[in-house]
Amino acid sequence: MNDQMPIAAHSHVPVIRRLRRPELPVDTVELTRYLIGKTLVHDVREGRLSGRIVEAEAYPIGDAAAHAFRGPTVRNRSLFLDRGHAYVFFNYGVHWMMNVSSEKAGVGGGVLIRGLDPLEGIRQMEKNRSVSHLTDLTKGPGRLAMAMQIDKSLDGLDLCSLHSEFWLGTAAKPVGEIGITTRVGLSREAHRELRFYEQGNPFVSGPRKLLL
DNA sequence: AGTGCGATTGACT
DNA sequence: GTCAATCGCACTA
Repeated sequence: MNDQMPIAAHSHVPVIRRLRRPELPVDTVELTRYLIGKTLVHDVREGRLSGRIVEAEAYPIGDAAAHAFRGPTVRNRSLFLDRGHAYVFFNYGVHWMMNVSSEKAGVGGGVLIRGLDPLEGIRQMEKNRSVSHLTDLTKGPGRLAMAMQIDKSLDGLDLCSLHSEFWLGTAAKPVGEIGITTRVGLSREAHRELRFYEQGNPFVSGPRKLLL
C-alpha cells in the first residue's frame, strides 16, 4: 500500500494533493519516517516553492535534546499543537528552521526538516539564496528555510489546512530506500538513531551510515 | 543582570 | 581544518 498519486498523462508535473491530518502517524518517530519522500509546499506571491523531503530528524517525547523537553514556552509552543503544524524558530541568531509538530495536542514533539530535493520554484529559490551549486539551495535546515521563504510568520500554521499557503503534500515520486542514523549537531542524546533520509540523495547533509 | 551555548552556515587560514 | 555571526533561553547569583 502506498499513497502515491498517479503521474498525470502527458505531463511532467506530478499530481500532488494535500495530506490530511488523519493520514499522519500519531508518533514522532513514525511521522519522521513517513515524511521522507513527501512534499513540502510554500505558496508565495512569486509562485509555488516545493520540494521532496529527503532528510528529517525525530525529537520525540522525553528526549532531552528536544526543544519541547522542558515544557511549552512562548518560543516553542507550536510543538505542542496537534500533529501537522509548523514550528519555526531562529537558531544561532542567524538561521530559521522548521519542524512539523508530531504528537497529540498538548504533547510536545517535532520533526526537524533537514533536506529538500527541489521540485518547483527553483528559479525563485536561487534568488532567495546566493548559490553556486544546486545542492547548496536546500541541503541543510537553515538553507532550505531560506530557499523556501520560511520565517516566523509561518510559525504555528496548520500544514494540513485545506487552504494554507504552507502545507504538506503526497510524494511526487516513489521514495528510495530509507537510511537511519544519528542526529546532527547534538551534545545530549547524541547516540540515538533518530535521523531518517533517502539513501543516495544529494540533498542529504551530515554523515550517513554505511551500508553493510 | 550576566554568562554560556545552541537542532548552522559561510568565509577564511 | 578553524571561527565569527548574533538571538533567545536556561541557568547562576
